[in-house]
Amino acid sequence: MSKIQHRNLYREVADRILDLIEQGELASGDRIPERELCERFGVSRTPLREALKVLASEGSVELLPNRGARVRQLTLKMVKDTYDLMGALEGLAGELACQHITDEKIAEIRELHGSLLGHYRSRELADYFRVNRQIHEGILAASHNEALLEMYSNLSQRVKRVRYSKQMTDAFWQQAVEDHQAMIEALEQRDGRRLGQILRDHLSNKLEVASMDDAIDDRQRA
Amino acid sequence: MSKIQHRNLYREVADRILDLIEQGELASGDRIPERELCERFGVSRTPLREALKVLASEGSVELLPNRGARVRQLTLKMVKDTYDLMGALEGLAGELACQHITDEKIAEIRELHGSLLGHYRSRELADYFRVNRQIHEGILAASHNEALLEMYSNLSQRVKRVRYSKQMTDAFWQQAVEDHQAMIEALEQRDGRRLGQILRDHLSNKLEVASMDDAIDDRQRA
DNA sequence: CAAAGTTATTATGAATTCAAAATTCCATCC
DNA sequence: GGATGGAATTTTGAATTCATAATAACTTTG
Repeated sequence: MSKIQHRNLYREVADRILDLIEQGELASGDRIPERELCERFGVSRTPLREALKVLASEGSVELLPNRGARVRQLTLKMVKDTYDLMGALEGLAGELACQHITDEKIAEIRELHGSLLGHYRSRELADYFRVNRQIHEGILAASHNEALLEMYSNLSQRVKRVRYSKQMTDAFWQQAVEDHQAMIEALEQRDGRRLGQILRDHLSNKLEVASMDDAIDDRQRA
Repeated sequence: MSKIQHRNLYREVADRILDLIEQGELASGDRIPERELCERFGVSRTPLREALKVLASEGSVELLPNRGARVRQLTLKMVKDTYDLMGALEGLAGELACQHITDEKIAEIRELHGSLLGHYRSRELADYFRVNRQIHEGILAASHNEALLEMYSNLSQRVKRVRYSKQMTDAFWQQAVEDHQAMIEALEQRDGRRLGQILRDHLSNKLEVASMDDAIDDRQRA
């Protein structure tokens, strides 16, 4: 299943720039210094600039003609829009998953769900988030729609650098768990229509947006 | 509303390569000859290769390390997957449109719908398709979700080169028109949930896939 | 002292160059 | 005659170079 290592230099460079953005070393709106990064990565400007163009088309970077590259500003609206999109994609993934998923995969997800409930009961937030992600990734993978997976991972890359306030009210959390209960049931009944609806409405996205540190908001406009 | 002309050379070149692909001058799976295109466009290899990398990240082109670029093969499955995705995006657009759209815009779409009915009654297929597209674009635009628009246009770019058999059975056509009738009603009632559902199920996508010339199918594997 | 104009410096856009990999072509061998 | 091996050629990947646009620094002037 693992892809052939397409180790193009420009892709390597692009990933390292994404790391810098994610780590916050390059902050939102920052100018991206070509020369400096070239020295740092030990490459010439050619692959670095190729990387920047690809990152621009992926939405993480902005290119101003004759004025260089910048880390794309994340406004609150952009993040909300992105989460709406991801919700729609998850919804589709749910519908498709019900058509294609094997019983084995359902069993795997059922098991993850059990684990999720455990972490919920013992209030292990980090573990809960990890398993939650695994469940959603499992459903996405079960859609067997390559284009969907690609788009989803691109979108999630875009908002990766957003930091959320880690507090989760108990009411929200309980609702999220109930959603997950309904998901599993819909999945086991292979009720795609219902699973899709649940995933589109699933509040985890909205929750994350709601609890989002509003540091990313519009005040950063230089 | 019109964007500033970011006329980077690489983007210009990329668009021209897309034209060649769309026109069929570069066929599915064809190797893309760097040197030749450079001469043809009168540019050096640098912007051309930048363009190829961007096109690869957009999904129209495939990059094989040390073995050049090729026009990405479209399999039937890829096209189906893409239409599924576009349906999901239109569904989301419908939901969002109901939240954001102005009465003026609704009136415009209502008018287009009237025109659509006219073309249906007089069986003007080309005009029907044109107005159909305008309606869908209107709903997409009314979503006011930039990321959605960008992604949708990227997806539609990917499948642009598919040629459909232009026959449309009367039963299909009638169903499509009925869908449109329901769309308008949901939109005017601002019933996002319903409009979303209609757009996701709207058979125009499935129809197009069904009537797709299967020349794109897997037989092209070299 | 501030504003405007001018020059110097730096950064970007694109062409060119160079090294390495892949492909082609041809000779040789079985 | 087909397969194998090995130069010659072509193509790709990446660094370097060159021209131009943008920015910074510095005068000059009101």
